[in-house]
Amino acid sequence: MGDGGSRNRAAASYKQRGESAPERTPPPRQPRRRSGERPTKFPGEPLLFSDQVGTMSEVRVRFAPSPTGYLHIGGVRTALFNWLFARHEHGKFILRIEDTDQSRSTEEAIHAILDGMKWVGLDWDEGPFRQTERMDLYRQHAMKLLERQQAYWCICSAEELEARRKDALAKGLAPKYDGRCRTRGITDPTGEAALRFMASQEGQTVIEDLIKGQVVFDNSVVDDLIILRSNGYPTYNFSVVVDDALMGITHVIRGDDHLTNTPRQIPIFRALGYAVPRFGHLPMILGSDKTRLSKRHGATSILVYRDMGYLPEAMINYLVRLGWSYGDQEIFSVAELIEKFDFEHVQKSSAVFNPDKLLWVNAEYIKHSEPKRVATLLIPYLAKAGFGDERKYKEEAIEMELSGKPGEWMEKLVVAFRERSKTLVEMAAAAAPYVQREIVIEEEAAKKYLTPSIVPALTKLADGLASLSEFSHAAMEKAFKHVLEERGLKMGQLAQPVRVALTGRAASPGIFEVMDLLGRDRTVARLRQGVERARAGRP
RNA sequence: GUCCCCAUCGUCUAGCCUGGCCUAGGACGUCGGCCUUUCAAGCCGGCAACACGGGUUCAAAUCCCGUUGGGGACGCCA
Repeated sequence: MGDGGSRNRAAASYKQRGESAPERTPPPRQPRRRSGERPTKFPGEPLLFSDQVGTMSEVRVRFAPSPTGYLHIGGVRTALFNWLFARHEHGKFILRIEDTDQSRSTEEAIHAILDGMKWVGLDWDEGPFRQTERMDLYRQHAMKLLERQQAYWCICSAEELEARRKDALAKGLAPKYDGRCRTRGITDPTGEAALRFMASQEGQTVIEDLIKGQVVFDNSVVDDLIILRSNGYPTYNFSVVVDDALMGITHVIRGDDHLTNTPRQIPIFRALGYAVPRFGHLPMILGSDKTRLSKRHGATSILVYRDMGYLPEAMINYLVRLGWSYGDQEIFSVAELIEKFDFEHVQKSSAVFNPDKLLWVNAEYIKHSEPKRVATLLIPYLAKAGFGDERKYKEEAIEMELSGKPGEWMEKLVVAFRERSKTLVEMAAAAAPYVQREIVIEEEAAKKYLTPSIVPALTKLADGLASLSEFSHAAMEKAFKHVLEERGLKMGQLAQPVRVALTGRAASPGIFEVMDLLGRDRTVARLRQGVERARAGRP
């Protein structure tokens, strides 16, 4: 395992921080800032240490997606761990959109990110900030470095650079910038020029990572990276540092694909005179073939999971267990997660995304959540399945339930199906015979169960149910038993034909539950229709 | 190629720091059974892992070294 000990040292020192005085007397919580509010102003000059921003030792973390695509599983998990940590520490969770890549960022992606975050319930305290609105800040800081001779102009063209890189790679050499503009002393470039950070080649950069433990890099592996493109836009490694510093970020929690960026960023924090935050690098999520998660595994937009009928809380629960654990516990409420989350139990190795387990977690939530909650969530799926707005298919009473707030009937529906639905989409499909006025009887089922021999029993049952003084569970059961005895049938012999007549299907919730959901009128009517069908059927 | 990270059932993981309680625990999936008005759900049980090789030690999944394997980074992407 190589470095287990040092990881634990890091964890231990983190723990001490966590248990220090401010933890016991958390600063009063500021009212949550809603998205869309004006960004908080951060001092640009003079340069301050990040500890001076906000309450001393308040935890400040951020999620910083780039709007070049949708928000996927991996992004949500990174956001989640940041959010959980912030909430656990009574700190702040900041949302920042890293849109400095003009050519690839889209408005649409920003909206998708925001919608995704809202759907899973990860609310942010500050932001969303957009880096393109903070250009002056990056340029000011870049110029500061230029003045201090910690940055220099580079006139190598992108094409030249690319060619040299390929060449080096082909020769088996490290493809790093050779620093040829470093000593050119260009003070006032006339043509296209990029600004490079002058990175020391001496010594080492040591990271005490919250998750990985101590990681050491020789500074000689880091080259002079470009901080300002020739178009004047900052590059990622520069804008993150400026923003993390100005926003007072205390803990940078991100995917471990950023681990090797850390030794590039730390010297920039130092050159700028800012405190270096703590880092925590989360293991990646892989697809079933153990390669990086991509479209074919599940790196589709998180909102696709909503459309597939997953509950946001199930999503959160599944994702948090991908890399974090609390003994043998599998199911956690969000409140519990906030209470229990820590970095000591975050796995160091990558995890494979397992759709089967996600489905199981979702089923658990469907089974154990308040029926009212599930019913509320279910309504849009019923609507999407076509039961929401086609008046002719619905009974009046049910229409009320479907139109807005779910009532008793919807809750009963949920209770009837929560143990047989793994997603809300499944539940909506299963609910069809109960919300429709007319049902379609499956051919197979009719052939097997609606035969002439069952006609007398079915007729008797319909009559019996029709004459009941009250349509209670006990009463209908009594009527049912009566027919059973009279006709000398076993439960299954009558229940199946009844089930098919009532729902059109050979599988359903308990037969009395079905009758209860349908109500007396529809139950009797469908039984009579079933009788007709059975009469015409083959023995 | 160079640098960095990682390594317990098919998958997610507990255990590792503080070696013995591990004949390695739980969960998903899978297989078998029970229950049963169908379908589910539930319950019971089975299969299934410490990557390999060296050390250290009375004792190693746990500590050390190496090997192998996997992943990541090396952009005027983020």
